[in-house]
Amino acid sequence: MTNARTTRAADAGTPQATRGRPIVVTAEHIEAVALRLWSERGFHEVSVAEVAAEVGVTARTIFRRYPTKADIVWGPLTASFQILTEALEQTSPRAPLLGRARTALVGMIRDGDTDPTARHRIRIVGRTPELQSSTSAPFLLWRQSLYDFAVAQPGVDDLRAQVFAWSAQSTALAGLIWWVTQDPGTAPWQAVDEAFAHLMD
Amino acid sequence: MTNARTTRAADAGTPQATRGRPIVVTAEHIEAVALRLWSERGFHEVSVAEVAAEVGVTARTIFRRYPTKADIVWGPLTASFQILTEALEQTSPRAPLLGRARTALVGMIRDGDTDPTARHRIRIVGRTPELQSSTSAPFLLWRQSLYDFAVAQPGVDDLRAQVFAWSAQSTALAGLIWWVTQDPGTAPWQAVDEAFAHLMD
DNA sequence: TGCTTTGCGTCACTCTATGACATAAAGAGC
DNA sequence: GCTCTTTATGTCATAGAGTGACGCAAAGCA
Repeated sequence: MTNARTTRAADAGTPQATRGRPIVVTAEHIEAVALRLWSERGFHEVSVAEVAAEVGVTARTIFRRYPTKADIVWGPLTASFQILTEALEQTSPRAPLLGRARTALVGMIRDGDTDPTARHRIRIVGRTPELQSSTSAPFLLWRQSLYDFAVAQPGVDDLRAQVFAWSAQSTALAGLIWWVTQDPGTAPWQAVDEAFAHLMD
Repeated sequence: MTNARTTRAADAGTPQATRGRPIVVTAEHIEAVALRLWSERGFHEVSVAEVAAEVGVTARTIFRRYPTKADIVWGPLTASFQILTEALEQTSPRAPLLGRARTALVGMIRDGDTDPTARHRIRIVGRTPELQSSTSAPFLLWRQSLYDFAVAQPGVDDLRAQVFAWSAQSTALAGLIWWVTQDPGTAPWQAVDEAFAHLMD
């Protein structure tokens, strides 16, 4: 399950230059423009070159800052796997595994909802099937976190940990995708919580 | 969940020409060459142009017969969603939903195992993360079948059906990926059956 | 004023995928 | 045999996602 690409997420985001030439545009600005264009006209319909031109840089610069086009959508949410890893450890050891995953994932999504762009990002993902790929940076990392957590528990073999990681991750994804179709009154974490309620019946 | 791309799978495979120019190479030959090259050197490492050259056609011809590079790997397995749909209907209506999914998926994979290339295809998928995408033709179609089946049951709302479809599909996938890492003695359907046993504990 | 460090533009290139157009090869009807 | 139609393929051009190489720009530092 581990591979070299796991570290790709760390490449994204704003470089922290103290000595050399400072960056021309912030990651926030790039992502704001990209999110606006993609929510207006669709992820597939607007190319990276077009986003770059609107921002005022070259496509080459975008691809130096983000490993893939999809990573622009995820932005700071890519680092959420660290929060998930910690949240999993903080759940009650006496609760069942899926319950602990539910608590951690719902908490992570609820806390991440303070970012005003978070819902915007989720909506674009929910409307773009190719972004729902299991190999998308966050989903891959969530699954890795869930797997690492599960496999460290006593009496959990490899296959069981894999199944746990896959089903927990895709249940969260199912909840998020379903949330996109709902009226804007509800919160994403509520949809994920409901999704887990259905899984655990 | 439904979109126009669902029908793309029907494009793949050998054309059935009765009047015009006959095809130069069969789908079996194309897939045999592609599977050999990709298992030897990796899916990402061998381009479609290289496969086409080895077969004796142009890359344009390959992309006319297969909608994407990934569809060459899946080949006849793409049509397995029809078998899955029928298998789901034939399960006992008194069994729980996940149990019915387990029976249908395991049966489908067991029956498909008579194709001598089936295991070969699964191994390439298991070793290639980008082929494990939720938007890969077969996984998308499996999930669609599972969703359609679940949502037609009394008392199953949309979110519940989505969660059911996602978790059943990804449990099968987890089993298949795990099987690739095992010694060749076991059968793929056994790994999937074990995966479901873990999910349903 | 150099020197080093870091970000960016430019250019060239690969690979997947698609549209347009011409051509090849079969069957059907005469 | 000769057209006409049908279907598959080759060729060419193009778009879009990435990537490597190279040089320049702009900052801090000695």
